[in-house]
Amino acid sequence: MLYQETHRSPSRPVHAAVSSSPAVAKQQALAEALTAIGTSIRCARNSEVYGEGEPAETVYMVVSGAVRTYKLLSDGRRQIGDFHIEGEVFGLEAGAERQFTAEAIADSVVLVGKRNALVGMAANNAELAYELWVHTAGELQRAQDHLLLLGRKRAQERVATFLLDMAGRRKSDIFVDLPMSRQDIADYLGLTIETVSRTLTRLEDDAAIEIPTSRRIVLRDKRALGRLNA
Amino acid sequence: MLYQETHRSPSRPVHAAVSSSPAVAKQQALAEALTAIGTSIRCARNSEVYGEGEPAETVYMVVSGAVRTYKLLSDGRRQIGDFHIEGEVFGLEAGAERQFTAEAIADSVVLVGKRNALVGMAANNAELAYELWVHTAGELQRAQDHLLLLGRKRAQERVATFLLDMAGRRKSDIFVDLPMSRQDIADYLGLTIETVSRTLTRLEDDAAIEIPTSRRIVLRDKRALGRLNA
DNA sequence: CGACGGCTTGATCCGAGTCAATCCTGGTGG
DNA sequence: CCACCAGGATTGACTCGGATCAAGCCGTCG
Repeated sequence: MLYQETHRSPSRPVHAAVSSSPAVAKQQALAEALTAIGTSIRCARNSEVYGEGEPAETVYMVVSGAVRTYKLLSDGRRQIGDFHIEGEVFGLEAGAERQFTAEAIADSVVLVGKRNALVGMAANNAELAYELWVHTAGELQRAQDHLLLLGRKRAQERVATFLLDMAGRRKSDIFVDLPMSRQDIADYLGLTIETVSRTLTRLEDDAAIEIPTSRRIVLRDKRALGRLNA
Repeated sequence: MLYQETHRSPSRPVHAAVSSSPAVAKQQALAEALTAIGTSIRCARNSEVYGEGEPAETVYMVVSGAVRTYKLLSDGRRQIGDFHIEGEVFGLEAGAERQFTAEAIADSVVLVGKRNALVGMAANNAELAYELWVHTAGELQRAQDHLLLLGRKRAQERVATFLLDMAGRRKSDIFVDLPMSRQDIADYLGLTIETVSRTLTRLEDDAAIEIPTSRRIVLRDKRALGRLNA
C-alpha cells in the first residue's frame, strides 16, 4: 500500500497540485515526516553512507554538512550524480538496490529513516504521498538537465551552470561556499581538476567571479555567467 | 488524490513489491490502463509530439515506430534524453511543464491519454499507482546511467553501451534494427555524427559487430562489447 | 617551522571535433 | 529497367579543447 487518499481533506487538493506546482517544491511534509521517524547519525568526512548495490531500505536527509552520490567505472573513473546539502532528502529509491554510492563530503549529520515507514505514513497522508512522487520527479529533472550539460556544454559553460546552480540552492545568491573539493566538482562536471581550476581562474580574470578563498566564490556578474548557459 | 489503497486486495502486496522487484519492471497495468483510456494518433516522421515548456497534461505510449526526446541549447546544440520504442510509455511528468521536446523518429502511432485520467485510475488501483512510481524511478535510473556515459566514457565505450542497450530492449538480442539516424545517435551519446560513424567502422574492423546496412547492426561479439563498458 | 594535501599553473599531447570530399542507397521518373 | 538524384553515411586531413604530465604554490595543522 503505497498511497492512500484520506477523507480528512488534505490542506491542498492534490489534483490541483499536480498541474500547478513546480516540479521541485518545498517538500515540507516529506522533511517533517522524515524528522518524525528518523534518527540522526554522524558521518565523518569521506565516510560512506551507503554503497552501490546494497539494499535500498532507508531514506536520508542532510541535517548539516553535505553528501555526494557517485558511480565508478572499473578503472576508477568517477561520475558524481549529485550533491546534497542541508535540508535535502537523498537516497529515496523505488528499486531494490542502490544505484549510487553516497559519501559525506564533510563531517555531517544526517537523518535516517526506513523507507517502508515513510511509505506507510504516505498511505494516509496525501500530501506526503504527493511529495514522495515530486521528489523523485525533481531528481529526474535535475539529472536530465545534467545530461545536457555533460553531453553538450563546454567547460566554461559547465562551470558557470554549476556556480549558478549552487548559488540558487542557498539563501545568499551571490556568495557561494563550496563544501566540496575541486576533484568533486570535476567529477560532477565531467572535467578534470586542472580544467576546473583554470576555468575558475579565467572567470575571475574576466571579472565574472571572485575567489577570495578556494572554497568561497563570489558571483560578481551573474548576467555574464547566465550568458554562458542557454 | 494521487493514490489510494484499496481493500480489495491487490494481486501482489505493494509493500513487498517495493523491496523485491527490479526498478524497471514490466508495467503491465500501466500499459493496459493507457490502452483503456487513450486514443491513438498518427505522427509523421520528424513531427513534434509535444514541445519543451508546454503544459504536461498528457501521457503517451508508443504503439509502433519510435520517439526521441531532447533539449536544445540556444545555438542549436542538441542533447537527446532518450529514445522510446514500441510498447514504451513516455511523457509522464509530475511537474506542470514539459522538460523535453518529443518527436517521432519514424512514422509512428502513439496512444495519448490524459494524465489526470491515469492518476484518477491509480486512486483505486494500487498496482497501477505503484507502476506510475516505478516508471518515473526507471526513467531516473536510465538518466543516471547515462550521466556516467556522458561524463566519463570514451567514444568507443559510449557506442558499445548504446548497442548493448538497444539490443537489450528488443526480443532479438543480436540483431539490432536502429530506427534513428547517425545524427540522433550522436546527439544521444554526446558525440558527432562522424565520430559515431568512425567508431562503428572501427568496431566492425575489430570483428565485434557487422553492419549489413547502416540501420542494422549485428552484434558478433557481445563479450568484447561488454568489456568496453564497466 | 615543516610537511602534507589541495589547488594552481605551465608545457605538451591526444581524442574527438571540424571541415571537406566522396560514397552509398533507396526512391523517382523517363 | 535503368539513369539520376538527394539525403544520409563514410572517410580523410587537419584543428583544437580539454586531458595529461609535471612542477610549484599556498594554507592549515601538528
